Amino acid sequence: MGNVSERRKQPPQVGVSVVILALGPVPQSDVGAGAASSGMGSTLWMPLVKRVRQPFLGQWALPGGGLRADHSLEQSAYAALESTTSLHPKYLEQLYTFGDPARSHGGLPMVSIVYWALVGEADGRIDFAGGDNVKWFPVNHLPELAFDHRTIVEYAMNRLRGKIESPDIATRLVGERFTLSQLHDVYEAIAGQRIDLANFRRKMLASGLLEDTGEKLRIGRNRPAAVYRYSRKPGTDLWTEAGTASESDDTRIAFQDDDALSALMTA
Amino acid sequence: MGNVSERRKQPPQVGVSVVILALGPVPQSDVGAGAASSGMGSTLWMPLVKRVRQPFLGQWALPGGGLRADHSLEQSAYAALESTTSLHPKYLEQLYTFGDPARSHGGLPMVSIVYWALVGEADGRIDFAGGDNVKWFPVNHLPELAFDHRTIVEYAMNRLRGKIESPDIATRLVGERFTLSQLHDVYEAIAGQRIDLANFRRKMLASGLLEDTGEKLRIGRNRPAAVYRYSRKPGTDLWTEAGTASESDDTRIAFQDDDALSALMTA
DNA sequence: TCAAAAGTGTTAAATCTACACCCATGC
DNA sequence: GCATGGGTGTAGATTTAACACTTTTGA
Repeated sequence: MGNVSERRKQPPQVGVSVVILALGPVPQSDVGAGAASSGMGSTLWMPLVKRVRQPFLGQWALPGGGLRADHSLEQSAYAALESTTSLHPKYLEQLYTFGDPARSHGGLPMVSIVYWALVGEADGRIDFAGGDNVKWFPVNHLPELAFDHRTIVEYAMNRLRGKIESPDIATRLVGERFTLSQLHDVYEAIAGQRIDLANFRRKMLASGLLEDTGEKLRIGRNRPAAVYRYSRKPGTDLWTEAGTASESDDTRIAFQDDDALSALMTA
Repeated sequence: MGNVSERRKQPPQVGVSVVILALGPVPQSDVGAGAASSGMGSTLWMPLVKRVRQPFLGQWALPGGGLRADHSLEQSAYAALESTTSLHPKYLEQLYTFGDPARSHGGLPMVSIVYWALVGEADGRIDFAGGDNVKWFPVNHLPELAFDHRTIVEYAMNRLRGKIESPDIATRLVGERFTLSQLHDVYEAIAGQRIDLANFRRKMLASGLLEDTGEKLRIGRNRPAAVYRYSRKPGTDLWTEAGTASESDDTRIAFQDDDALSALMTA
């Protein structure tokens, strides 16, 4: 295996990891009260896997795996995703690549290309209890993580908060049909701040991205709320469905930061 | 070297490339008219290197190199930068990681971690003519590029356009001292649109990020303009100087997308 | 005095924000 | 009726966009 000074000039290992986020109930509290299944006071959850080898044996880590030369990055991310949940991601995007030699902490030098994924709430189909080696945690009650995965998660959360202004990102989390209050809950959950409901509602509706399905949904015993759907304008649709990870992941990069400078523009 | 099916399971090669951008004069035209050196109608330029081996021998490509296990990503990016220009970058940030097996086009499978860098105009110290193996090109007149580097450059430009709303990014391009018109030029150059000067001026000043050095600068033979400096508020300074690539590149990631959702917030 | 760029004013429209208010429903 | 969340109205403040205007300079 060569000695140390040889190894230094070698390329490092390459892996792909995924930060997976899903909407779930608030941790240890009011689930009791009658309500059907979804709604009120959501929190973000993410699955972690228990390490089965050194270093950090037994600790929790992000799902991931080595990169094979004949797989695209996105394919690898997708594979990692499937190792923890059978749900199809509503969103999958490259987050950042971490490659500092120091981060391996006793393991081999490793470059990790990290993706983040959103999977919808999917009507409680997520098993938040989880098995032995995979377990879901609320993002604000994570256990100690292996390597620098804590940093990575924090980065992902920040990015999520930053991205929320794009209206569809939240709708991907909340599910196919939703009331404005539910959507509002998600926004507050992600932002960690209060958002004026009246203004939120208006802004959302004004964006023209929501479509009123005729339906009504009664959450508790109160007035039924209108149920909306995210109306995917044909063509505006960069992403459609993350599941179809068939095309090259290089050619349809989301130019997410676009039109940010519209602020400075003048006709 | 093993056969093909063995190779597939191997990890791919890992490299780091850099898209380097600098402000320069407009290509082939009105440089003649008297004016001192800088000003009016700038364009973005970038250096490319000529490939000295197959595939794509003789074609132009982004500066870059292999990643050594004992180097951080940023160190590698920095090294690539130095191979084409002696200027210190004013900005250096990870752009994206490209890893589709198809992109190698006959070479070995390769994962490229791409950074982008801004180097200031530096008062014409850039040799836009360049040597044999390194040459600067205006971004809108690039030659044919090797691999998928065209895609990468386009991605970088889009990102740049997206980022410009953050006021300091443009000031990094324009140099240490500048007039508002110069800054305005840069914004228009990046945006590719007209921007109302009066409003631009007000918004910039209102941002509180500019500091009036007492100086005046006369560009042509007209009224002298006030010279400003970007006033780096102490602490707000995530970046300070890209040159000091000493710390881990993993710990001080710029959370660039922050406060984007301020739009939805309400106290 | 003229041209050209620097820099200021102004006004109508659009948007935000905060908060008050009405509506529909089951108990 | 009444409590509770759904949903609407609105007045004031703030921000934008457009463009007219004044100032300073060298020629």
